[in-house]
Amino acid sequence: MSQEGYPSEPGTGERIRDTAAALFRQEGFNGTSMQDLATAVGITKSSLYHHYASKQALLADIIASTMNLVIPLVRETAAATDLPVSGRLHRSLVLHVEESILELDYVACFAEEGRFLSSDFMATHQEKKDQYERLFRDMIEEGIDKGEFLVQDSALAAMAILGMCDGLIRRYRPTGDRLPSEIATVFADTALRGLGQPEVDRVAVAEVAR
Amino acid sequence: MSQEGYPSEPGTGERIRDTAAALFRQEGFNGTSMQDLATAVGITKSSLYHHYASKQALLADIIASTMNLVIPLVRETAAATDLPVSGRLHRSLVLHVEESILELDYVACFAEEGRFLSSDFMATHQEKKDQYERLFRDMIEEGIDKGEFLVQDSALAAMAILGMCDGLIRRYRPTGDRLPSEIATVFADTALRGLGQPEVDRVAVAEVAR
DNA sequence: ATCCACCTTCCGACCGTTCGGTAGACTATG
DNA sequence: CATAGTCTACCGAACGGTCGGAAGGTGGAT
Repeated sequence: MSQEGYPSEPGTGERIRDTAAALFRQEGFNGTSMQDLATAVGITKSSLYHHYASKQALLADIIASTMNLVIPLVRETAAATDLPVSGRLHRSLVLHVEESILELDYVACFAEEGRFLSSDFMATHQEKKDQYERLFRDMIEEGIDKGEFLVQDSALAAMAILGMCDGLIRRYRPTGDRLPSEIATVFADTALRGLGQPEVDRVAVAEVAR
Repeated sequence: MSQEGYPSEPGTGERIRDTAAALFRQEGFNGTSMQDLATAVGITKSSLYHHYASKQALLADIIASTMNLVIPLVRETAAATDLPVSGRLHRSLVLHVEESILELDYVACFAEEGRFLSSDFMATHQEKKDQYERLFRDMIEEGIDKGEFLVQDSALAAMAILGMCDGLIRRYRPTGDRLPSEIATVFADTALRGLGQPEVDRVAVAEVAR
């Protein structure tokens, strides 16, 4: 019997999910067949249905698990309302980008393939997605209200910044010469400057970063 | 015989291309069947093959026509090397975003669905895409070298800015309350500030804007 | 007579999904 | 200790349907 040890090999269900996330990112949800997936995992197509009720359910699980991982992370950061909003936003962006690079396949599925969910799964997905993006938009709005940013249209600004992060996910190819945390910091700096904070407030940022 | 008149109704080939671009953007290339397309156009599936040799050729044509429209536009702007690079980059971004909003379906296909081209079409596509993106990256690099920007990594900066534009294309939904040119200006301003130009140089920008 | 734009018909391949069945491991009962 | 029941994980085969695409015909305009 397996010892439930920490570095034990992952179960088949997890391997299916990981492989599916990778394939969905590379080939797209509609460009990946269940046969493709089964072959990549090393089992038969029909065996997939022992672990997941449908292709849709598989995608939904990938996306939901990504959200459940990343929403609490940002929510906690965004909720520290005693700190300056620019610092909280910066920290949230760093977390988001770091997690995006670390779990590239999963975050890419959330960002790019979520729109292919059928209507029964779409409701939950849209809700969580709105919830997550509102965390960022609310911070931007607060920053505008408090006069910390130059931009005026929070919807447009959120579109720009979240789009920037989406773009990274799509274009990023792992190379050894840059740490995820470095990239995340550069991106967050760029975003904050873009909002109109003339120079990134290092004190405020450091304060939030624990 | 048709007079080649300006407001004459478009030929079937064009209608197919326009409809396909819209469907490919909304449902994805692999999520759109030739039957879907034929129904939307109002002809039979087989009739499509009278105008296009294959589904791949159709997508390739959509993408190529987008590039042939937008590359000269930006190339001309980027080539005015007597003007400050920040102004040229700003102007190029405005053009890119404006065109993206005006030809949303086509630009979206270029940005999102190009990766589904088969290898025979991919070579040409990748070349043009690289060529286009290099226009922006070279300007960013030049700005860094001349000390106009704070950022240091041109590859990362290009990823951020082009990703921002991609994000707009994906997230933008037409609403009456903002003109494309307004949105484009806000985006270009945000991008330039993000690069570290402390305040957008209105003189330089106006100079380039004809 | 030719050609174009469109049609009907059809094809083999592949799609997501279901079903019936099997091998092995665990558990409870005697 | 044997045995019967149950569970998990997997498989081969097949389902109805749809896919991209080919072949060949029809009717109108030139």
